[in-house]
Amino acid sequence: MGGILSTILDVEKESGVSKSTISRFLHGNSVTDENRVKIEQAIKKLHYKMNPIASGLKSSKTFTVGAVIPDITDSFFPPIIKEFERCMSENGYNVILSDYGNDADREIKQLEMLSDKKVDGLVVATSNTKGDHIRACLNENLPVILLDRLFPDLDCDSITVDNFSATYEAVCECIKLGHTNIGAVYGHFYTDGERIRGLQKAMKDNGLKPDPDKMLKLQLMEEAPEESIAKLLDMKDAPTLLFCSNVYLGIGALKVRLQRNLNIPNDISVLVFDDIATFPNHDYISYIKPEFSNITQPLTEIGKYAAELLLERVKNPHRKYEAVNIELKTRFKLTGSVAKLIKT
Amino acid sequence: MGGILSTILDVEKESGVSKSTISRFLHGNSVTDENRVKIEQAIKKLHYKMNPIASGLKSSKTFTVGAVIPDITDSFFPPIIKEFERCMSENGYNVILSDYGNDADREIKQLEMLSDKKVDGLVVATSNTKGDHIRACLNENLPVILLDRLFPDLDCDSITVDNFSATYEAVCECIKLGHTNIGAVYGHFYTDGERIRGLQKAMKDNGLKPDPDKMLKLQLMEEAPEESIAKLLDMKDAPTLLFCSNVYLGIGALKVRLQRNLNIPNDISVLVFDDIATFPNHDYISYIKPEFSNITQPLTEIGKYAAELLLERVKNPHRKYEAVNIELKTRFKLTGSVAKLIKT
DNA sequence: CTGTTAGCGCTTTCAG
DNA sequence: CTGAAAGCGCTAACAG
Repeated sequence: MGGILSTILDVEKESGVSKSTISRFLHGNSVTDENRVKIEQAIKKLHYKMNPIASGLKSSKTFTVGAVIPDITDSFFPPIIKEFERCMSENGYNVILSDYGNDADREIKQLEMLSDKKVDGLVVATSNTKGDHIRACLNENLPVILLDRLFPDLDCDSITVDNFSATYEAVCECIKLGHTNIGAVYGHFYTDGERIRGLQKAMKDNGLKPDPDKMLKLQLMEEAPEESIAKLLDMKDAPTLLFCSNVYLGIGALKVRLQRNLNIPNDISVLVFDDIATFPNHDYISYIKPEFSNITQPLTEIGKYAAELLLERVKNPHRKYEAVNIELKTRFKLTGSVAKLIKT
Repeated sequence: MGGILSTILDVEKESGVSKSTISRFLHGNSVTDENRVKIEQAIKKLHYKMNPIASGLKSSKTFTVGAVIPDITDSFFPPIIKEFERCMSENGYNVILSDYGNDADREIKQLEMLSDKKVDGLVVATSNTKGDHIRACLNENLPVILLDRLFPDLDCDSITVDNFSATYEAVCECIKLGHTNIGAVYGHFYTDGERIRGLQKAMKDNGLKPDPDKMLKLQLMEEAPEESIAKLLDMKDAPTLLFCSNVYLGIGALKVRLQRNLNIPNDISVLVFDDIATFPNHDYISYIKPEFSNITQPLTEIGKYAAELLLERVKNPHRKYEAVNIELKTRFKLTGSVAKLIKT
């Protein structure tokens, strides 16, 4: 056992069937029953397993795809990657994980490296604001699925969520509850922009004027959100509702709340885009009452649709296709963290 | 641009240097300066990139390794995988992630699949109680690094932490503070066993007799820890100190605390093996005072040492080696969650 | 449906 | 240090 591994040539000799026929059989093409039996017996006897490297050399398919993400320790990604990997491996594909550590240049390098490595496809959660590196892959006929991002001038498949409309709807609900003085903290990513746009549209459509002094944009990873949130809280004309456009900001709000021992929603109402407790082993957060009202992204679904779309692309390597954007629905959960300011 | 990619043959023609020499040059062997220049120029002109599949066919090296883990959404793994991947990719290796979803049989299948795929090495956090599937890899000359697990009858490299001695030390500290009535909840894994062994030895060495009725073993994933913890709390002779042998149990304790609004340490003192807030975006836990006293595993280091050891193995494929076990040191943090029952 | 015949692109003896 | 030659194991026309 172990050591000598047999090749298709050994199977040819053992079975008396030519290796082309064996190869065809191995790829699911039909052969005569007689040959099938001979081949199967020989394979079993020799413990033959196809060498995927040799196979890939001619066919230039590696049955390997890359998943390129900014940070696997960001709780957003593991559920996505988990489901993505599950679907891909169910279909015989392996997933190379590439964590570029939020370094936009490193992301570009990794994409190139994976392309050189001849992966069959890529899913990427990009931190770059330009899509040239993505375009380079596409040009080399390497399918890419973008996660959570859209480039206006790039014809690339993508999976996103309804950032704009979900925020719009959620904020409308809050306005119905009587909130007219709304503050927000938001980040510098595409998704933050969409969400804040939804918030502003909701205000305008309800006859309110967003106050620029109460919409604080921060460079995530550089500025701690606590300060900005505190600033909002300490205004003479402090907002009655705080919108946090992503989970970091929501966690910032949670920290401020715990630090100052705030009463939510009496001191301030809170609405967060994203779920703070995305990890199974962080569900204890639900015991800290009231939970923040939030807009939850379907992380597992994102992974699933990314896999399905990518599989479609890699299985039909030569078919020309129109890029599609799959926009998934979020779920809005209104909790006691948003006060009812008027009787309804 | 894109499309036609050049081969080593093109470089041969362009440079006038034979492809063997080019190949050698590409692998870092020395060539004459004259040839080096010619080759470099041709490569640049043709945008030549080596095809790793063709390269791997002859050399049977894929510069790809597998990381096989039970659940990437378990907050224990992302920091390990992140660092592991960083180190490997720094050395030109890619990491195939395989999440077997805590399914021991699936783990075996994945190992076989990765072996068939000709990865150069594996790091695996196994859920199996027998190591036959690991042995199969080793027998095929595929290096494996085990994470957090040791098989007595298997000569396999591994990275672990000082489960036994760290628990021993920590419990000794608590005993010094006056705790003689100690309860524990623990899981069914190797690591849980080591830890509980450390606890019991600490008690015995200090003249205490561990009470079996207060040492509750549970099947994780099947039983919720809250019940067992509640049981301990509700005993007439309830322990003054609760030891939780892993993070799930620690989270269980946190839940019970939040549910019952317990005063820690007045109602009970708590000591947890593992850090609840392993995720960067879950550090808000530190605002819930007092933090649990805990024994923290150096997750990033685990990933780093796994990578270093695996690199050593894959870079010297033919060298026979003695399996080593690298045992890393945990960090004990005593907080206000453990009461001082006697003046010191 | 089958076997023959060329390779895929690179590595690796082997002489020189 | 170099080049010629012989594959690595499998796939993919091609003719039958």
